[in-house]
Amino acid sequence: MAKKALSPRWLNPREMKAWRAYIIASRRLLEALDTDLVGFDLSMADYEVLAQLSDAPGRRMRMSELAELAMVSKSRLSHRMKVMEKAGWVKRETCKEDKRGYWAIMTEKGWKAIVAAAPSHVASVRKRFVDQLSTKEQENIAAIFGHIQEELREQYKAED
Amino acid sequence: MAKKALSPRWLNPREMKAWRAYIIASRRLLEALDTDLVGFDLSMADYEVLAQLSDAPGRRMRMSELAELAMVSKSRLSHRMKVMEKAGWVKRETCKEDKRGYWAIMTEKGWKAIVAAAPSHVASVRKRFVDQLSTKEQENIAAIFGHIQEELREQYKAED
DNA sequence: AACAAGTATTTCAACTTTCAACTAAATCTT
DNA sequence: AAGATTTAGTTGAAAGTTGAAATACTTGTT
Repeated sequence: MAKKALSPRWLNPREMKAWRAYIIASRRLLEALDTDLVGFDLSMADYEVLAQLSDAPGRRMRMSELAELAMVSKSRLSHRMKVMEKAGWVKRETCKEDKRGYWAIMTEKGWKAIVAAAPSHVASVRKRFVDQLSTKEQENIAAIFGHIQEELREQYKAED
Repeated sequence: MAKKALSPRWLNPREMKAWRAYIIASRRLLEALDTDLVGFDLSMADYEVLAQLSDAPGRRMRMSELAELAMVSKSRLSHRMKVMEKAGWVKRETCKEDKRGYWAIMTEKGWKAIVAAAPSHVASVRKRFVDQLSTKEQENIAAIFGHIQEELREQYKAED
């Protein structure tokens, strides 16, 4: 549903500054974090998938659930899993309880891969983000973005 | 240069909360903003390219400069320009001063396309981000992300 | 029990982005 | 001024992403 905005309220300088700073810094930040992971043959997205999977009981999870938690589309997860399966980091097993479904299962090799990458990744996140913020700022960020996320959910519902 | 972190400092709950809130909200926010633009046949990245170009004197800019301002790779810009050229939004002209180079030029049709999209895009940015923040928070965000960006530049230099 | 409707996941085709190689022009070196 | 290097930009192939359609199973309804 495209929206009609007859008399748009443009951003004032303060608003513009906040938006530009956020969007530009974010792009560069994500880029840097991704680059920090290349030595481990991982992207942020793949890292997230493995991290979520490694946290699950038995290091196994249904595909759909994993997609949701790692915030990737099902189709994308399918493709990435195929790649990671080839790398020997995960495998898939049909689900006995619901034969439509599959379990995504982390292998020992996959566990080793994520354990190897994690310290470096956390160090990046620290160096490039978390450690740049004061305690107060960390709390602000958590509150602000928590709120934005919540609002996005509301808006999504409202747009039906 | 992969980094050795013998005794990693994991994120404490406050840090983790800030990081997760930021990263998750950001992903969803960017996704929503992109979705808001589909009705105009634009992605955020293409919008940015056109917006930068429309701001340039004579609505024309060298390809490299445009790539830099819009934060896309030269190769990507090349490809996108080909698409947008086909759509009649931009055209390219060889540069007389430096015959290696090209001018990216916004057409009247391209101008109309961005003028049509802008109010809606700004409204999205407002609704989903800027208007969710108090004046104080806008200033905080600008300061924090300005600092992060600066730090990323420093770190980049230091890593050479 | 049969059938419709729903769910989980993959596959396909179209499209986008990246990577590395390439062309052509400009600039630097000696 | 020849040769080497750098810069501007493009290209094609490979890799990645997406949404829709396909497949296979489950659940609910009558």
